[in-house]
Amino acid sequence: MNTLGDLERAVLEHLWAVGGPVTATQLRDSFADRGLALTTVHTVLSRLEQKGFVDHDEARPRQFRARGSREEHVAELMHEVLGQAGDRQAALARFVGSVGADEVRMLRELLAGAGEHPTR
Amino acid sequence: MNTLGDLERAVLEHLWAVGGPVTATQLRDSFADRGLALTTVHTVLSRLEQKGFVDHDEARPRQFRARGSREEHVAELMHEVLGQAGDRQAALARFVGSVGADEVRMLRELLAGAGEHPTR
DNA sequence: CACTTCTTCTACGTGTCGTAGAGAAACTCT
DNA sequence: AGAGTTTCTCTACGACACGTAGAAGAAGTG
Repeated sequence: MNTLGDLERAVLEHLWAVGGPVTATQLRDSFADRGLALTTVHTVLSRLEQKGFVDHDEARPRQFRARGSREEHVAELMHEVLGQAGDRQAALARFVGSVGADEVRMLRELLAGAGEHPTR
Repeated sequence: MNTLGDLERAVLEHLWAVGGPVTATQLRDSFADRGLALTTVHTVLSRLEQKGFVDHDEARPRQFRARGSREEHVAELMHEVLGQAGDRQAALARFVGSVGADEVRMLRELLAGAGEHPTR
């Protein structure tokens, strides 16, 4: 499972939040509280890119953006985690059993139409 | 999120698989292919203990066992991951949408009786 | 072309993890 | 109880990931 450092995660979150393309300079300014050097931002972006979370075009102030949404990422992670279970059913049972009532409702609705057109 | 190294994970998996208490020596022998020193096993066990995954009694050849089942752990991790989503519903939707047909069936059944007696 | 901005390459400090030795503590056997 | 064996704890070291950023080259701007 691909792990992320604190700063990496923060930057990725920001990219997810913004949605659109962002330059390294803009990113540095968004994280002004941390007083990061521009090169630091670049390093983090390269690492995120190597890990497949970020993309950039060839334009000259490089435009960086997240590949995929946060929700996609979360769903993917959930599958990865579930894959670690020996007994998927037991794991799912526990998961469902410990989910809030609101989320149970949510799941019921989602399941009503699920299974017809797999997203992946 | 508490991360585990390869050996740590392997040992924990083993403890989960065995179910019962195990001594460090037995563990070393179970991993004979790796040719680990007994002290290495001890170190890993201490670290797993610090992280809250393992427990041991005061008997003299110490008996180590996993705290909680693998499925419990997986369910917990799924919650942690889900907690990272900004939009839980969207994340759940994607998760459900990309789950296999068999698992969808499974979830439907689980949800039929869910919400009454929360596991945690 | 001179100046500024951006990008890449390289590096260092710190923390985690795999690995294990040294020495202390406890157990066993006679 | 004493000697020998096994187990446990403490300490350490190398590798690697990550936060951090400087130096130097590449590209853009006036």
